[in-house]
Amino acid sequence: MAEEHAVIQVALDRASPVPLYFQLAEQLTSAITDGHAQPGDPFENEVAMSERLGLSRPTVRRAIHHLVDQGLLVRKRGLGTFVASRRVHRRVSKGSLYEDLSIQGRHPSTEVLKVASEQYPKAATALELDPGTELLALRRLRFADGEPLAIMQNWLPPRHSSITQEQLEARGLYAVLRDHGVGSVVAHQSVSARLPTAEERALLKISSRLPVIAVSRTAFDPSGAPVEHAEHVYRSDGYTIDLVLEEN
Amino acid sequence: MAEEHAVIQVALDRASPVPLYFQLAEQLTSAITDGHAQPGDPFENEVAMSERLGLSRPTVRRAIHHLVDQGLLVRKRGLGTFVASRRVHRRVSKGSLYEDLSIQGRHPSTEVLKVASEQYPKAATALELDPGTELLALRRLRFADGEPLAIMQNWLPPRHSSITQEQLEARGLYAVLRDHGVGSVVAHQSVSARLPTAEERALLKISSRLPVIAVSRTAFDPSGAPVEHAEHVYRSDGYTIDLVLEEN
DNA sequence: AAGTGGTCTAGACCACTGA
DNA sequence: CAGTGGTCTAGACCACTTT
Repeated sequence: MAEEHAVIQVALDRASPVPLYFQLAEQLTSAITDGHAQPGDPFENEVAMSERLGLSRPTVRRAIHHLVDQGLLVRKRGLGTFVASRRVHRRVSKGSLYEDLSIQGRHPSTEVLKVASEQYPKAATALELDPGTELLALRRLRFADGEPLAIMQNWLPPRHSSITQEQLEARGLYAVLRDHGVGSVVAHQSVSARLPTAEERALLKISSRLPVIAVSRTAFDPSGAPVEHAEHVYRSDGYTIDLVLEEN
Repeated sequence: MAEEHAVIQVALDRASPVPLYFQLAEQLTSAITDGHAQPGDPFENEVAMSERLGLSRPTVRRAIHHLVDQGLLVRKRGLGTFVASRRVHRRVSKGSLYEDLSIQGRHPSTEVLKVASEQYPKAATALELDPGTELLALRRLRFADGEPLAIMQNWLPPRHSSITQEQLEARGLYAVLRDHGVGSVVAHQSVSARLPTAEERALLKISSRLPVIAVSRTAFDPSGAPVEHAEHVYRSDGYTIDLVLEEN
């Protein structure tokens, strides 16, 4: 007995340089995030989908696996593939950590306070440069519904000194970095809590009794080269991270 | 010209229920983490390895891809595969978040303070149970070199009430949960900072002026069923997370 | 028994890199 | 140019779950 399942319309372009499995994965992802397939719904099986789309089974499999990795689908041997519960959807790309404060349902905005060249021995050391190296220093203020939530300071090595305030305001730091050839990174991050400085109290509009969360991070590209050093200060009202654990 | 590369000895058991690609991936991982292959070293290419081991190229590819995902290897089209810089090795499994305080080089230990059945409406609600449900409550104290670092409180649904203090002391919470059939989970985690309560000051041996980091987390299995609710309190001296960003 | 996903093979062609 | 990884195919067999 064939279970009911949504038939997802897919348009493949074999002339495109984008791999077929990726084209398929993106369109399946859209179908789920757009709500055309609901959590718990059975998903079309591999064999049927490969016949319907004129693709080999491994290619379809690879696309589906992509969605499983992101938590959009759950596969059960002998049973089938199902759309996962919405809450186990993993946020891919930078959303999982960067700039991901507790902005659920609130309107986020960013004000760029400073884009300048300066020396900061601590960051230079973290970036494996001479302590006196001139770094590109960024200072931004993050808001939710107009209320200040975080002070974000970043230092980048000189090779990125062409970044401008306009680019940052339009696209965000990591979008700009991607244009500079920075793809995936691994970050080593340290979290601590302390009382705010006078300057932080003023910027975040908090009292001296309310602690802040201080995050210090250095990011490296896959070859191990340092990409950026960040020191962010958050209001202690809580910010949220979605994390995947126990890879298995 | 064939570049020098370490030839990694691999023993495959085709009779084993463990997939070949996984057997291979584990032995390649060991070779790197044991230092038989050093960061920057060129790695044997796919075709040569598949011929040497009598495996098909897709199977070898899958094993290598596994290591790339963990940041152990870096592949460069047209160039080859190389052992990654040590610092971009991702800690897989639970190490990436759970119980991963700043214990670098220090001796960790855990004291189990309580294993009991109790009601806690907040946790029960997070676990999607009736607020009056009896939950398994765990309370543990985490040390580094004998110094208290964190108070860890966890609540589990009744189906795990068979967990004992002996199991926890011997193997840790997530190792025990794995025996209960809990594999990978997705956690939604909220981080905030506040001043410690009197009880927290006593347990962590800190003054009332030193803030603590409060982490609240609920973990779900791949089907979306709640697995555990945790409320952990850390000393603010800083704890470290290693995170992977920008999946790409 | 039928249907599902999980693994594996043996090829093929292409895109990119460096000499 | 030769060598590398990236993609894709068309099958095969197995393990698991439900009917």
